[in-house]
Amino acid sequence: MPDQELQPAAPKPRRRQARGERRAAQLLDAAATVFTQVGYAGASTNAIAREAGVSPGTLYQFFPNKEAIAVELGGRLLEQWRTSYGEALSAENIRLPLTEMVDAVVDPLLEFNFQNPAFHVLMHGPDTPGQVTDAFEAFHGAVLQRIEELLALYLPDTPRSEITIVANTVLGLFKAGLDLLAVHPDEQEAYRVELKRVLFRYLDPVIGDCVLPGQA
Amino acid sequence: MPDQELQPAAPKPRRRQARGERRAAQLLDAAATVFTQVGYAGASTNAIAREAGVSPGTLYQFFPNKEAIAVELGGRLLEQWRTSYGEALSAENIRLPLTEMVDAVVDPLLEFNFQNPAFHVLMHGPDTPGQVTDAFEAFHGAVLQRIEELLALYLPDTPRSEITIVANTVLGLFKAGLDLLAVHPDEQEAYRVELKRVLFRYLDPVIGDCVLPGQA
DNA sequence: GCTAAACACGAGCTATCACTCGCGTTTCTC
DNA sequence: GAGAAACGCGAGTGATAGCTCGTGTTTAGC
Repeated sequence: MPDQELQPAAPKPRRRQARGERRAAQLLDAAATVFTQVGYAGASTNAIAREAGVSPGTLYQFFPNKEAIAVELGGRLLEQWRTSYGEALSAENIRLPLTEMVDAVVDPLLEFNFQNPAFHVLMHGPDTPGQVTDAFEAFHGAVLQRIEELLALYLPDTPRSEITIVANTVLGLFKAGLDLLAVHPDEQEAYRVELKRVLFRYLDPVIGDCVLPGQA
Repeated sequence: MPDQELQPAAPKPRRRQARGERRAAQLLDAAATVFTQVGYAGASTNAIAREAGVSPGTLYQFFPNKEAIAVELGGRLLEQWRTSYGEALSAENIRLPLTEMVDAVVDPLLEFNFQNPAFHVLMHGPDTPGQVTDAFEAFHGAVLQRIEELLALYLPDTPRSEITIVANTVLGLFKAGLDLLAVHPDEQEAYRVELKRVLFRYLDPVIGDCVLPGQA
């Protein structure tokens, strides 16, 4: 067999029609709904198809298996995150006073998680398939790095290992706030304020009285 | 049928031998191990039996179904909690300064959760059976009430609704710390310190400068 | 309009898992 | 030591869930 096709497996010579594109998106929406209701393992493919109003066979015309659904949904969520809220952690906020910086970072992140509950489910579910977990972990690492860079600007003399710990803690506190908001849906405002209070009080002694590079 | 036995269903006229008692405990241990590894839904009864070194049939000689295993394990964990660490939140700590109080409360709680990882899995798993969830929620409420009472002693003039929010936040922060410790097992000390720092800084402005009832 | 391919269906196949059953072994009670 | 009951086994059963397949319908390109 000399010089065969080197692509490991001709991926998919399939031209999708507009109708198919719609169906696929519709199925991903249905999957997101079912996943948030019963988790990944608890979601049966038949239930997802039913939620989308199609037959099981149709589902498998667009996704080779259940895992692929989670993978594509995870990818879609991550991309949505990056295009919509990836700026929340950008450097533009670092010149703000701590109170406003916490506002500027926390609010968009809460907004995203509130509007995409499947994000949280897939990210923290114990039964999420490995490929999705890997993607989310890469994302987690990227977010962490952004936080570290931000902190490093305020704390140029602090060893990186300590900054890493603070960054992980900050992210953990944010997740705790997310959980509190999810558990107390009728007191969102109160717990949103409380989350910001926690972050402010934790960070204020660390970076509150630092002089930023570009300030007087 | 006049005046039949009123017990809804003769519960269990079964005398267990010492060997059986050992087997049951051994099966619960195995279940705790498997649950922590793959969660409740992911744990097959055959896997639990295998982990315990017995046959599936033997398992069902001691537990009527899979749910009963989780229920008994949950009960055992809650009882273990109450007898071993229920004192950690007792009123004896409230006269300590905040730093030491945080130590006195956090350390035993971390210790328990560290030695009983199944506790966390069953308490937060999305697939835990309802009966177990209910028991844990009752427990959660009891712990919350203890925290509220403790806070109320420091803050007699604060409305109860606000105290509830602070108590929930404190508990959420503790859970976040637990997660961080679980994710970074090689830096336990650092994150333990960080958790205490978070709690101290959050609570210090609230109760730091209060005059306790029995103090000068 | 005609053909091929994409889309859609839903009954059914297969593997897995909670759980059972018949039978053999150990332990208790007398 | 004999009978009963608890213990123990593991192949087997029924249900469920992931996935397939044969067939029919809609769309794209000519």
